Amino acid sequence: MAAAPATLSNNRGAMRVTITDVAEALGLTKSTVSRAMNGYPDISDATQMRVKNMAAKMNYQPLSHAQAIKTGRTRSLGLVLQLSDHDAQRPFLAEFLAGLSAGASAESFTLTVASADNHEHLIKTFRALLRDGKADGFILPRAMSDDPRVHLLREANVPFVLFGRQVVAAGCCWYDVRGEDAMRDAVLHLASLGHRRIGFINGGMIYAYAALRRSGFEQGMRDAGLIVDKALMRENAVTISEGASAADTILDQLDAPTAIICAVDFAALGVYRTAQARGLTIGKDLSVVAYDGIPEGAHVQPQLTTFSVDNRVAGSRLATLLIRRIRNEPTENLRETVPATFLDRGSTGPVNFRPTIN
Amino acid sequence: MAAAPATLSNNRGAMRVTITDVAEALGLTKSTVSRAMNGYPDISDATQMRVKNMAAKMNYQPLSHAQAIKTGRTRSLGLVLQLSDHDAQRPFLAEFLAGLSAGASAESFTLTVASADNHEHLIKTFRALLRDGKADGFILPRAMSDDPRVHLLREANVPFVLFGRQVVAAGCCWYDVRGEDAMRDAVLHLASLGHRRIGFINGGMIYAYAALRRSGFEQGMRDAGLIVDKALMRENAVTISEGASAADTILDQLDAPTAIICAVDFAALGVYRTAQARGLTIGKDLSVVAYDGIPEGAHVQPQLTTFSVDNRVAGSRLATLLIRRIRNEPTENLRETVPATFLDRGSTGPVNFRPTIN
DNA sequence: CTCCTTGCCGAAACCGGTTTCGTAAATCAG
DNA sequence: CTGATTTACGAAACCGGTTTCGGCAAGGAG
Repeated sequence: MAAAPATLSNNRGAMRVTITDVAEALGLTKSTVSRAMNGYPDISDATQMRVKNMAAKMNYQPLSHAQAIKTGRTRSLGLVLQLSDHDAQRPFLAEFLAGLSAGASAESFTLTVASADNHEHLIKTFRALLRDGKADGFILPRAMSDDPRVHLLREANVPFVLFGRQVVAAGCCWYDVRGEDAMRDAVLHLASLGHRRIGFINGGMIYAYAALRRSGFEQGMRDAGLIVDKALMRENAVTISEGASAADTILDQLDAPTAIICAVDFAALGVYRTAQARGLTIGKDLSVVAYDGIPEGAHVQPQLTTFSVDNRVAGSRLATLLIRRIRNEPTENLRETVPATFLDRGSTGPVNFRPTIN
Repeated sequence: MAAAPATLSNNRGAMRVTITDVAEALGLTKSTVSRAMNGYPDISDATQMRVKNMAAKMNYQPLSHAQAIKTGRTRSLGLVLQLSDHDAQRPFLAEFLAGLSAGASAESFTLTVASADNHEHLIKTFRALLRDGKADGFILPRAMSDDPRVHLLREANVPFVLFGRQVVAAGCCWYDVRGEDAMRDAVLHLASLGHRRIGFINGGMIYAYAALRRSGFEQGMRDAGLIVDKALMRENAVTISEGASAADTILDQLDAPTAIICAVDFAALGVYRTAQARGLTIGKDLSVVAYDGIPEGAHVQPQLTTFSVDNRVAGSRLATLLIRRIRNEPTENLRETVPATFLDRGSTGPVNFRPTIN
């Protein structure tokens, strides 16, 4: 039935240097070498140095799955992709992964990627990866408001880091870009150009960022002395077509805005479409500011003014934060937020007074 | 210096069932259980059944890194992303990864992802992953013609599979979509609409697909009784702007084509841009057929007629092929090609006779 | 100069598997 | 019925690490 075990090229990993090799080279036992490498206090500083130097010299790295069998940890970070997630995940992924794996390998961790198509499957995947020691902790992309993954992992006492923040911060580490500041700055920028009626198209309300960006927008309006008009605000637009229809309803208002801020670039591309359909020129008749910095934003006419997020460094930072968390640093030290980068391009301009078109 | 080892929540993986548990439950020794699980011939069929049934019942799965320490194999597939790769990798990635990890986990393998920014780093990454047993084999996305990764891994005698084909097939397994057939069919489709002068914009010539698609295009032209005009052919267009400028030079010809076939969707989007700039209506003045099936193709006006590739199933198939390869199936059994899916949308139409515009 | 710590390291068990080797029982040939 | 093979499993070594335990030697207290 089962295939008989064939001889397979075992020459792989041909003679990597083992802990015993290091021990013999120093005239010590492997137990001493092990403890020296791991900084046990019962090894003299002198010996510890000798061991570490020799290890470096011989290019010795403990075999992670050999230690895993006793310690349970395997020096690898887990990432579980949620497929049901909307498209917007896609453009982020390559850069994000590159950052993650770079950050991981800098500490000689590896990245294990799995995927799940629904919530049940997601939980099973987490458990399986943990059970089999395939991951010492997890990166949770796209933090949701009151994220269910957080509940799961927090209770299981498993290290994790979020890309995005949590209101209930206990036990959470995160890296995030301050989208709320970006939205506020977007308002101020537009206000400085003379805009007074500004629309807001928010992203997916299940995500943690939505509430933040919204409050940032509202804060900006207050700071600029403008009034927040619910009639000019829409939600849950994360695709081009959702953005287009949101823009449609906003521009249908009697007193239509002269500018629209989008929480997500894709929605802004939808605004472009709507504007074109209505004969409005972006940057003149209608100003647009968005957020994300997707490459497509540079390919439209005029180029989209937006707040750009560097997903590469996000991944890299998240990896190192998670590793520090795995090494038991307290969560409070492991929270980082950074500003987005403003790309002042062509989609904004001074108010162009025109008859209200309906 | 080094942090003293803190007690960490070792309750993780709380009491997973070990081989000893299974052995005791059956009144056998763990060595017998191990050999039974691995199909050794010196275990009676009856016992093998008993063991496997009990293992299934107790939900026993050998700990991969425990076996790895002796066998060297860890049941994981390696994927090394090349960052220098052009953007076109991006849209593929999410779907591709989803397929890979699904295919892997179906055989209880995992997926280890790393990245490299240059060729040297790439080789180092392969070696490191192998050396530390982080991968039993590799998936090589984006096969290049005479791929350097193939040389490396072939010599090292490491299992691998290609997304794409190799001319020197020895030792290679692959999964690929027959882009050459798609290009030929594209020609025939256009010919049936009356087009006689057809341009061709090829993708990156370093990739294996380019030669194939080109020959498919030429084959189609011959099959349709049309002449292949080098003046209407361009290469290395994988981005929107590259596609746009390629289209520009092609349409500058005295006897400009009425249709253009692109090896890559992004290039086709560039053709759209050029057409718009020249006042040509896609689908009427100029027909376009492309290849890839990127989502953006559905968002342009008219929708792009293209041959769509399912990167999800590609990933899934590649994972299972690689696993079979790791289990020592001969490479010849492990080559699969499938046709692309024709999406007959709006960018093609009958020839619209018009004065040559220059 | 003892006695008791303390510092530092070796010996050995252990982790969860795999694999070699040995051997009792069953089978077979003569 | 005996001796030589097989068959089928147990015993034990091993893989590359970690961790517990024990003890020797140096140092400090009295």
